[in-house]
Amino acid sequence: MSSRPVARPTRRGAATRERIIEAATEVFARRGVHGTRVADIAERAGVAYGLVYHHFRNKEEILSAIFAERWAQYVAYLEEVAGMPLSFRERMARLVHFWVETYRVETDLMTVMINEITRSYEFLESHDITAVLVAFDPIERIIAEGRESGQVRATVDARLATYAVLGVAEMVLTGYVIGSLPRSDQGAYARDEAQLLALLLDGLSASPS
Amino acid sequence: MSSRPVARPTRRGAATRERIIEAATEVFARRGVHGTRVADIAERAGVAYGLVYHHFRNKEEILSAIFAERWAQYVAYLEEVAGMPLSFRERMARLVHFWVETYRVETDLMTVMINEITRSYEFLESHDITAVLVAFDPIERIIAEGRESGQVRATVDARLATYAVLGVAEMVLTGYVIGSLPRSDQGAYARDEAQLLALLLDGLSASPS
Amino acid sequence: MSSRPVARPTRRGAATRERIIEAATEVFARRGVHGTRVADIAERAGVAYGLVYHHFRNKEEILSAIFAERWAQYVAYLEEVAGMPLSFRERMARLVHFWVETYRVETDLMTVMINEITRSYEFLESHDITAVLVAFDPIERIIAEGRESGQVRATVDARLATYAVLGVAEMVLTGYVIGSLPRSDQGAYARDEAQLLALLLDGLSASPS
Amino acid sequence: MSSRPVARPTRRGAATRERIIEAATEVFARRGVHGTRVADIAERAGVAYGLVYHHFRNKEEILSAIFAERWAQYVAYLEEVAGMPLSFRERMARLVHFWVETYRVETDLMTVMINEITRSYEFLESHDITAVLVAFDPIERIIAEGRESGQVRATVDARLATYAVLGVAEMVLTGYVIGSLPRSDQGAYARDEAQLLALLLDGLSASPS
DNA sequence: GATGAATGAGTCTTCATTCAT
DNA sequence: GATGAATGAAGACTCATTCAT
Repeated sequence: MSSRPVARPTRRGAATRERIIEAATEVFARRGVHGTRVADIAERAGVAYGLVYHHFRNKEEILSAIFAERWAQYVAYLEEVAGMPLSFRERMARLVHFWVETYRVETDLMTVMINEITRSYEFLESHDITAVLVAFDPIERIIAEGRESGQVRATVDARLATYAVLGVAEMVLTGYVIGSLPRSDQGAYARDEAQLLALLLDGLSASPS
Repeated sequence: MSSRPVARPTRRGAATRERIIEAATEVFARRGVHGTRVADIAERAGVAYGLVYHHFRNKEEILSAIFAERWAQYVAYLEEVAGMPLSFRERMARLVHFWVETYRVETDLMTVMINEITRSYEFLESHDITAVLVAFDPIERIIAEGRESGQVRATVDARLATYAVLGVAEMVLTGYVIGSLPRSDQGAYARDEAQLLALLLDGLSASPS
Repeated sequence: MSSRPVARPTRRGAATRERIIEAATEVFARRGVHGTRVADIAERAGVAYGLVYHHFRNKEEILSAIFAERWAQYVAYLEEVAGMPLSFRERMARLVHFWVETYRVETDLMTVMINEITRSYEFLESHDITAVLVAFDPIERIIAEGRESGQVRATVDARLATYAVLGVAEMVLTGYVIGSLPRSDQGAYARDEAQLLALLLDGLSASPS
Repeated sequence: MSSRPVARPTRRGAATRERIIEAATEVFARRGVHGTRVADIAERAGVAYGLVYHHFRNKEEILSAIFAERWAQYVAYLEEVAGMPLSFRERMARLVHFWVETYRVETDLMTVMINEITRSYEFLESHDITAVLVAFDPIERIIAEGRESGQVRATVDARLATYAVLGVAEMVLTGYVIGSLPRSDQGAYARDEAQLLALLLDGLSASPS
């Protein structure tokens, strides 16, 4: 019908919008987008549910907003690492630390990004999948450059390896979230980082084959 | 009330039940459990939706059935590999081949198991999470045994490594499903298997650190 | 999403559908389509409102069904009159009688057809206006033929006259509905018919100009 | 509570109020009162929707204002014609010209008056129907006087004839609005006026019966 | 066993209206 | 006066589930 701008020019409006996004991130992480009612989001945000529709056209648009505003930051960091004048090992160390650290600090956001964005047919179908996959690019670049500089084995398929690296990160973080990989002290995370780095760089074998 | 027999051991009944499970696997894979209507499953199975309730108490029970009947097979194979008198390398090769092969052949089933069982708060909350995590055990055992026999680096944390291994498998298979890792010819899968095996065993680095 | 056929193969289903249409006709006549809640229709039909959606995709589709199933009958009668080997005067008498009689007997249906179909921008925009205007054709034909046979003044614009004739019918019937033209006894309707026929044939003037 | 002044007699205030009324007339004509949102009116008027409530207590009050301010003018003209020392024929000519002309110039206003005032149960129920029907009076008077002076057939029922006259006017104008009676040049309207006048005065028949 | 009509709780979404700024 | 953020009642629509046939 008519095109409501789905407002937000004022400071208060922007703040409310932000609160809704944060609330949505929390509940999406717990119950998934499908399992979340708009009323849950509103309640968590402490606003009337009608207000959600003042800021977003519908539930999916909130997810899109989370994606639009957070994914770019995520990719930006990956790109930053890819652009640093560091050794391949150093770069991987940064990435591993970043993943572990981010998951610890922004668990809900990472959960949503993984489950509702990266994994969701629904999301991927209604959005430009390219926008999601740009996160893979800097990592592929890091690996490809490492290969060119001789730091990565020459036979490595950079693209496939990228999936492997991201898979490792995702599953371990999922273990944290689900609680099947419980980590109570700070040191545990540091040890995990070392472990993961070693795994990614040197694999499991005691001696190269 | 809740003592309706639900499933019947008739020949036809069993076949219908199986068709419903297969249909559910397909649509669950496409739209997720939440996004799937019982009518979708019935339509896909070519039966009236009311009939679904002759065989299953409700929608979730279909998912539970998929889990109960398929997960056990999956774990059984992992256990079989863990019990084979093979080298660590050989065992890992079997696993990698199994994952790639299974995903190729039973894409929907793997998708459902990953997205709706392994990842789902809902499922994990209403079921014994232990039943899910048993799939991790044989792999952890393979790694631990490999470490004991000196085939795996002594410093490897078997549990964390298990997550890493499964993460690699899952993400690559997700790439297949989403189509972002397109593989048209048979050889591509074989090459991927070799790549993944090398990555898991030897890591990315050109030289061990 | 998936295309629910919006059922009705069984006898009971068809009967229910019919009851819903009749109930909708009543409430649409009283409150208009916009002012009617699906729950009102269901209540009037004595069914759960969910059932309405078993038979119709939405509220508008009920109106479309009323139109589709009733308008054709209405036009069919007009066509019948147009096809009768009668004088112009006789034909007009039949039409006037038909309008008055139908309105008396099927007040709600006529009200809905006039207010929600003939007059509604919403309806006319979402349907083929031609399907509505076919009701004008037989009348225009009657007038044109009357003109050719010398029974209607040669200067009459058949199309414009058709609008005038239908306007007379509609407004008088509206007066009946609104109650501003109260008619309690049978004779009143008969007198009105005579009046209207005289008006349409001879106009208001005491002497032709 | 309900004693908010609502309207303010400031210069700017009055202008805004007028703009809102004009905007409302336009959108009411397109979508009907029910189908119109206050936000639509405000948007069309180029003001914030909250401002509408500075001038009107609610949406219906805008319609009431349209009625109050325009209907009186309309009736006033009819009364003026009824009071003119003219022949019946002349008076009818004035009326027909007025209707055609007004509809041409103020299409939206006429549409709203016909559909949302004259026809609306809602409106007629919440207002004094008498206030609406006063528009019928001068016409009835014109006809009655014509009859007394011998210019109108003695057998004519003035009240019924009034409905017929207004029905003719309304339907033809509806044809203009809907576009099913397209009139591109000025002459067409003039010809229609002549046609309608002849129809009303002399009817369709070639010879009086 | 099989069908699909029927039910109604659960949600999404709209939008009139209020009110702080 | 003017704005648009905020509220929440109202209603449309979906769909899991029951049950008569």
